[in-house]
Amino acid sequence: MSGDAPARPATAPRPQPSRAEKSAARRAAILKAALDEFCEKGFAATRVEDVAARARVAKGTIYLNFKDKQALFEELIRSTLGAHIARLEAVRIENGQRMRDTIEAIGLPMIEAARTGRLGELMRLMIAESGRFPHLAEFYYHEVLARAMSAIRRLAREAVREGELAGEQLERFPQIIGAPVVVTLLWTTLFDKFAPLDSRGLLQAYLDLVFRQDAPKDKHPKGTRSGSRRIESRPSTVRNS
Amino acid sequence: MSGDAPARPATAPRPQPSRAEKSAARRAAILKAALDEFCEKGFAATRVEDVAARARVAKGTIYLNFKDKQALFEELIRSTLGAHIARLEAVRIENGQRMRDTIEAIGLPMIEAARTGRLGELMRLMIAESGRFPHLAEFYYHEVLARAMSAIRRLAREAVREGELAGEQLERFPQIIGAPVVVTLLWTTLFDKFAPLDSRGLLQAYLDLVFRQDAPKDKHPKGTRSGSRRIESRPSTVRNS
DNA sequence: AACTTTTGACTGACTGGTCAGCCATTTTTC
DNA sequence: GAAAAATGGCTGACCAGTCAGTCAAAAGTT
Repeated sequence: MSGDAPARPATAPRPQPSRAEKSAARRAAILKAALDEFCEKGFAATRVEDVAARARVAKGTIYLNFKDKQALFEELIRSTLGAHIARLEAVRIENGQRMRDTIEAIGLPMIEAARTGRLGELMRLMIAESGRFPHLAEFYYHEVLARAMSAIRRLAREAVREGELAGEQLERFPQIIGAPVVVTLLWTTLFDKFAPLDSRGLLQAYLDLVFRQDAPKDKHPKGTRSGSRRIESRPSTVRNS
Repeated sequence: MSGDAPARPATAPRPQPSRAEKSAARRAAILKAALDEFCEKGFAATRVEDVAARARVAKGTIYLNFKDKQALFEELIRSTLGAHIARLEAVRIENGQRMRDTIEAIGLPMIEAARTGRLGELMRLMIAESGRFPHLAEFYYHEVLARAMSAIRRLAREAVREGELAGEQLERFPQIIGAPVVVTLLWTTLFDKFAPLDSRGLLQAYLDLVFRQDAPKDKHPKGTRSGSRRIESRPSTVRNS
C-alpha cells in the first residue's frame, strides 16, 4: 500500500495487473460464482467443479483460497452478509423522523433487492442450511438480528413517546416489524412465478395498519422541535385494486 | 376391507396383521423415518440407507414403495401437508365469531406444533428444497396458500363489515395475517436455542396491534344477531415484561 | 537492459470414498 | 409349494480433495 506498482504508465488503466491484483480478482470471482451456484442448488448439491467452471478457474485454485467446500460456503455467507450489514448501517436514523418512514426506508430497498439481486435467495440459503451450520445461524443472529432488534426497540420507544404508536407491542416484539419483509422476500422467491405479489403495496398496507394515525393523542403539544416535519400527511388511504 | 381376517380370536387385539396391513404399516414407517431424516439433513444430504435403517427396513424395501429418492421426498411432503391441511380445514369458522379469535384458534396450535412437532422444520424443508422441486412449491401454493388466502379474505371482508377492522388492508394482502406465524415458526427452529422467543406472546401482541378496538364505529347497531358474543372483552392490555 | 534464477499461483488428472438404484437370493404369506 | 415380499451385497457413477508439474511474474545478476 506504499507507492503502487513501481513504474505505471499512468495512461493505460490496467496494463499489467500485478500478481496480487489478479489473485484478489480471482478470489472475488470464485465467491461470486459460489453465490450463484449455492443459491441455485443448495450446499450439498453444489459441485465444487461447477463453481470453478463458472469462475473460469481450475478446481484446484479454489482450494488455494479456501480450506474446503464448507469454508467456501461460510466465507461466502459472511462476506455477502457483511455487505448487507454495511448497507443497513448506512441508513441514518434521523432523530425526529417518523418511525414509519424509517421502516419504509429500510424495507423498500430490501424488497427491491429480492427482485433484482440475490437477497431473497440468500435468505432462503440461510434458512435452508442453518441446520447444518448452526454457528452461521448464531453469527447471523448476533451480527444482524440482535442489532436490528435493538434498533427497532429504540425506534418503537421513541414512537410511543411521540404518540405515533399506541401500544408497547413493537417494543416487546420487534420481530413483528420484520415479519412482512421476511414474508415478502420468501413469497417473491418461492411463489412469484405463478402468484405475483405487489411487494411494496403489501409493505405500505402493513404500515398503514400498524401506524394507523388513530386519535393522535398529542401528549405534549409543546411544539416538539423533533416533530418538525409532522406534516407530510401522505393520503395513506388504500385504493382497492 | 370386506370381512377382516377370516377367523379372528377377537380377544387378542392384533394377532395376525394381514399382509396389506403390514405393508401399509411399513410404508408409514418409511415415511415417518424419511420425515425425520430429511428434516435433519435436507434432501441431498440424506442417505436412503439411513431412512431405511431408521424405519427398521432394508434399503430395497423403500424401492418397492417409491420409485426413487425424489418420489419418496415428494410423497412425504404431500402426505405430511395433507395431514396439516386436514387439521386446518377442521377448524370451524363460526359465523359471527370475531376474526381475531378465529386467527388465534388457528395460529396458536401451529406455533405449538413448531415446538412439539415438526411443523417448523417441515416449513424449513419446503423453503429449502422448493428451488429444486418447483412443482412442490406450486402444489403447496394451490393446496394450502391459495385456500388460506381466500379464507382470510372472506374473514377480513366480514370483519370490516362488522366494524372489527378499519381498513381493507387485510383483504388486499391476506399474507399479512400469516406473517407473524411464519416468522415465529422460523425463529423457533433457527434461533430459539440462543434467543428464546415467547411465541404466543408475539402472536397476541400482533393481534392486539392489528385488531386494535379503535372507535368501534358501529355502522349498523341494528342488534346484529351475528354479534351475539361481542362481549367477551378480553383485557387485551399488554403487561410489560 | 538483457539474461538467469526463484517463486508460488495455477492447473487438471487422479484417488479414495460414498451412495442411488438394481437384482439374485432368502423369507414370509397363503 | 407357489407367489409375493423383503433383503442386502453389488456396481457404476459421481465427487471432494490432492499433488506433481507448468509457467508467468518477481527478484537477482551481469
